[in-house]
Amino acid sequence: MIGETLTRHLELIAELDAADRAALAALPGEIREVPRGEDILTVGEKPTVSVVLLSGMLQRYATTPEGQRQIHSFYVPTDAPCLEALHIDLMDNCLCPTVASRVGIIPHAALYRLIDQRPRVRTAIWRETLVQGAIYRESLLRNCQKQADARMAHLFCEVLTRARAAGVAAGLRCDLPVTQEDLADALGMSTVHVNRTLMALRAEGLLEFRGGVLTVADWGRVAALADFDPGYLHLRRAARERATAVFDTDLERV
Amino acid sequence: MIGETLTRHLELIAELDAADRAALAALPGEIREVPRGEDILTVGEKPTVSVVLLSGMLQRYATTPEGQRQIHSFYVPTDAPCLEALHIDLMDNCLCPTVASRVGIIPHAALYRLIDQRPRVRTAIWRETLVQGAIYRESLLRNCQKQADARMAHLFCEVLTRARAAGVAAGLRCDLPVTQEDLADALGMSTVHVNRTLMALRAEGLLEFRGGVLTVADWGRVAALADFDPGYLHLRRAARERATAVFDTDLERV
DNA sequence: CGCGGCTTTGACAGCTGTCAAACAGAGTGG
DNA sequence: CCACTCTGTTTGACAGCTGTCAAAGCCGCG
Repeated sequence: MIGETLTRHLELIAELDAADRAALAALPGEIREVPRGEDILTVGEKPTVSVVLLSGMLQRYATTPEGQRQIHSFYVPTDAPCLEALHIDLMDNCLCPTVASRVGIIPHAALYRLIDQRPRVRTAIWRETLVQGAIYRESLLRNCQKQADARMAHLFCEVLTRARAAGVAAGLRCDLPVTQEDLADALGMSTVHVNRTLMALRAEGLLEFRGGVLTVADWGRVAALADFDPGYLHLRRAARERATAVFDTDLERV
Repeated sequence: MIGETLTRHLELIAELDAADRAALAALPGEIREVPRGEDILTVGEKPTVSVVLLSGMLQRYATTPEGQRQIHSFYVPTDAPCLEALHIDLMDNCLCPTVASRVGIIPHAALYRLIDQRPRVRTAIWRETLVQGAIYRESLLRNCQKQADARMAHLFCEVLTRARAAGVAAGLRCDLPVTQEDLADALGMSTVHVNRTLMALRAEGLLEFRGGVLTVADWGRVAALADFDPGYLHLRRAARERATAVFDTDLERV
């Protein structure tokens, strides 16, 4: 289960062959249920495992001594945060669930062995860590250069696109089990302002975000407002088409 | 020259042996002088080379269709931006000098051969790309959670620390040949506000930034204001000590 | 039914952006 | 050597987006 999920995740952005898939499937790992708020990996510790999200949602964050929190990104099921921990000695951020989640824990030792024997898997994992970097760069652009509504729309577009690519969304709807406070900490705005922006987007008929579920009502307008271009996700053809097929059906319905 | 510089850069964060160094030194490459404003690598293109900065300063940036620019980071001499291009098909950002600069251009083909033969170099390069990711995460925290003065102080602390680690700074002073507009685009604030913040920091006796040279007058107070902790740079012992030796001499002088 | 977490509102302050113009310094050409 | 240009810096005035503080409303859950 863990290996298959990781395979699926890597194949979003890299090409693997049957032997690679078999090797990945053979990865050992332990499945854990983690409640909201409990850190899976904590700042300052030496990581010895990597993580695959099976269900729920994870976030990665850092805090300032004053208690402010910056969420770097949200992870949807099948995502594998912290692959970069393979070559980092000390965590400079924390990983924890936004809701009770089921995660697969893979010991680094097994991963080292795997990437030693399967160069293509190694390249895929390396590439995965680079795509995360690209996502951070885009987050910087989003959070620093866009104003509230576009900023929020962009985050929603990204999460929905990644969820669709991963096959865990239903049309223009996907789970996003986070609080408005979580959104605020990801977007670098106050909770109050998140709430107002959310209501404005809803009033405009662009999208809904209720009960931890995101529903985009008008993809075209939301993407335009966000100025969203999924290129930075570096998805392979198949995954990209799965994620953007929405454009067509959306247009057809209009 | 190019290979030696890359070696020096990689050794800031990873361990190499004599054979690794020799292989790196043997890397082919071309030296180019690039004027301010001319892109070395552009968004949308397929990268076929990596870059080492020999002198001057580079920046990496992305723009919105409305023309807003986000600078992701500045590179000091010996830095090697775009190592991640090795496993990314299309650039999602641009790399260009902030002042006329001298860069070394290394063809990817040679790098592929190198990392194929020298696992330790491969790991070092991988790690380098991960440290860049950590820097992006920290930028996100800085730009989204700190206010103007602390934000600017943090960027200055980072640049100075990296310059010291790289051995291209003189005490608490280093080159930072960028305009206030560049700073604004890196920090996500307006040029006017950058100017005001800069003057406030200067008036407080914390630091000077004139003529493309940054001089920190009181490291202790600047670092405290910025809440700067260099851990996220993941420097190795020697480099870290070189970069933070400033604390001691600074304290002695007080 | 009461509690606790999350969302929604209102009032108000202020940090930061925008627009415009003055100023300074370096390089250029006459 | 002096205008002149151009880029970058500095100021001023003013608007407004966004944060803060506080309280009320909602909703699931024990």
